[in-house]
Amino acid sequence: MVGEVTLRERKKLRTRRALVDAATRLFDEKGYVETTVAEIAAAAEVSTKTFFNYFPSKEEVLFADAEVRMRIALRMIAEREPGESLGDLLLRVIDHVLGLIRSDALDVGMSTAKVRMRLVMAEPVLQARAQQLVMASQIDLARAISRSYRTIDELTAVGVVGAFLGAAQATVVASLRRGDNVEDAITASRAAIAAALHGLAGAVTD
Amino acid sequence: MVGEVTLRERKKLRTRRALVDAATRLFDEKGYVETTVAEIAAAAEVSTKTFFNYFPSKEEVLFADAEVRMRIALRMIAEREPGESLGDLLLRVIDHVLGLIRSDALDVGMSTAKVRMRLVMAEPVLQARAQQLVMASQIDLARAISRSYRTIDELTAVGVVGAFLGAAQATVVASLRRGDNVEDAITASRAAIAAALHGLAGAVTD
DNA sequence: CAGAAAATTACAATGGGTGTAAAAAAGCTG
DNA sequence: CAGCTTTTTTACACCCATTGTAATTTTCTG
Repeated sequence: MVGEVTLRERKKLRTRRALVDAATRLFDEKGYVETTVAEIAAAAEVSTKTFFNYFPSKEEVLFADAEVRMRIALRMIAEREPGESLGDLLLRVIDHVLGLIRSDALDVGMSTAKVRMRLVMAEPVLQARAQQLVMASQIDLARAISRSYRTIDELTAVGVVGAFLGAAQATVVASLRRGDNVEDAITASRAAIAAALHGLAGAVTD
Repeated sequence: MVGEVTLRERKKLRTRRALVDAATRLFDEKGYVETTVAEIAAAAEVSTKTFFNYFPSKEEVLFADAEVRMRIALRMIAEREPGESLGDLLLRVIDHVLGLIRSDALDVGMSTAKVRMRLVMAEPVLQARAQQLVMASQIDLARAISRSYRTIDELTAVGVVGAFLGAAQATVVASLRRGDNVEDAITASRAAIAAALHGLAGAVTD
């Protein structure tokens, strides 16, 4: 009765993965808009309705592992070394998450991370959803931070996190959009974060 | 032939405004999701298809004046006092835009800005679209900045803008979400920007 | 006023998403 | 294993956003 991995659960996981894989492959081959949910379901050998039993919308199938990353980030914050400054901590967290993305480590199946990155960049709907996720994560991160650092209230934490992620996100997007590869984009992003860390005040007069 | 304000143009403007007004009113009364495009069109006395001739999607009708604000911001950057630091300039721009939002000054008709703010906060789709607009604006702003300040390249500018707007946006959202009124949210947002300005590095150790 | 150009319309179709109730699969109990 | 319960899947029917097309109306111009 304990630690059971019932047949049901295994089947559900398999179906879920089949849907994610089929979707990613089809999106990659024919494009996001051109692929219909019906096709994804067919490729995964389930009914269309079943797709929506697993994912609330067509987009969501692409963000299946985002929450995993978020959980990791939250844990890093909760378990930080006492004495580590907020700046250092955030830098560490962002680095780690970027590393995960880059290395595909979390990937459900094959190397879908690059495909997803490309798709998210290309499709406005997906980009919007991604940004929404980032925003949601900011609030969670801020809460975790203000729990970890007693001296900082949640709203301030939100501001700090927003600045960091804002810099990181904007830089990544801009960099990718102008044709840089993922590595370069991440490098640029780190530079932007470092800049934010040291303050934007003095930044540039004529 | 010159400077004509043709009947056609006047009519188009009137139709456009009728659509925006009808949409805002209906969204306010019955909620965004519950209102159908058909109803909006009917209220504005045009066909459904005509709605889509004016706005590419249901959401867009709510962001009708976003580009106006953006144009103003871009102009402020282009026409800055030589010698003004980037930090000061951005602070000034953000203040001004927030002021516009707060004062409803740009509003097409009645005082729809608050309604819109509430709707955007409440509806995930709208929030996503708003963030997308912010992201797009960041890239434009960055371009304007790197044209105005020769010493700063576009990617760096994107990072700086991203940090500022990221802090501002996250704070506003978090503040509103916890029930603050618009004034308080804006105040909090300004504080966050100031913090980002002075650098997040030293920020908080145990 | 006639005819060109632009805008609006009706109409039909596609596809995402939801609700419902029936059928199929899996788990449980004796 | 037989029968019963719960979960999952399915078929089906529906709503609505969005798009394309072609006909119709309105505005403009000479």
